[in-house]
Amino acid sequence: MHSMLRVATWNVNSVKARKERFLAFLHRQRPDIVCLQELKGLEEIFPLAETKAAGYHAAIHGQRTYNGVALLSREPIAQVVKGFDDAGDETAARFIGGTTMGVRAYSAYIPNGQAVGSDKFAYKLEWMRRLRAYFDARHRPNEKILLAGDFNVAPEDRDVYDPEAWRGQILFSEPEKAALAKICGFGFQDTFRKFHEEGGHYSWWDYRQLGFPKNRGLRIDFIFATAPLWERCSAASIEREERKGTLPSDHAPVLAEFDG
DNA sequence: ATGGTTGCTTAGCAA
Repeated sequence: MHSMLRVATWNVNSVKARKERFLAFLHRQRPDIVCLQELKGLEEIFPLAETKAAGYHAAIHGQRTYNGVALLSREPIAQVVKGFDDAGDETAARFIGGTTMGVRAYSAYIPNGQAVGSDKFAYKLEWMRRLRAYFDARHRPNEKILLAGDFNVAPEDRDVYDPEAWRGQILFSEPEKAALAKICGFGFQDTFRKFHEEGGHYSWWDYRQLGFPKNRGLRIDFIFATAPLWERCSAASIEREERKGTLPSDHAPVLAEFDG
């Protein structure tokens, strides 16, 4: 691994709609590895020329209208995987991985689930089960692995602006929290919580009902790292500024830094 | 200011 590794994850909610903001973010923050979610388009809508000019290699798993994930890196990306390759449903482009800059990195967009008890909720839990199974089958927790993305689950009360109102609801139900804990049980730790213990830090705010101005948010975007990386994590942040201004994504980017 | 989303695709869905 390199002497310093800066990693970012961001659900951009359409890379086409967010193109200028996203490129400005790349130039301002200069992350080494970037995990993107909700591209909402095929690879042809991704600003490949601009990201290449900014110094990035890219691996894209696109999809028309929905989903879509990408991995960017300052160095070439090897052994790219798209989807779980486990005989389950692969119609949704929600998972991409690659080896770059001395680590194995994955960008994941966990299904939203819509409502507890719905068909989409069952799909979400099954997708999360498959995510854990993927790591059990392909990796060991002593490898340097990053798993970053929009998990659509807030793990604890301190990650929710009004936990009593949200308790049992979608994004904050017990089965979802258990499924996320199971994924982390592989050996992933939350880089943000290494440095920030208190509540009030969120990564997503609903566009509706003045969610952001009222800071009615949830922390559902994470950069998880296995122990060999987590131990070297030296900083983590949520870039709340990116949620401000004209036509932002409903998610803020999350950053983490690792010392080599 | 007594309200109040956005994006994709084109009226309705997803988040």
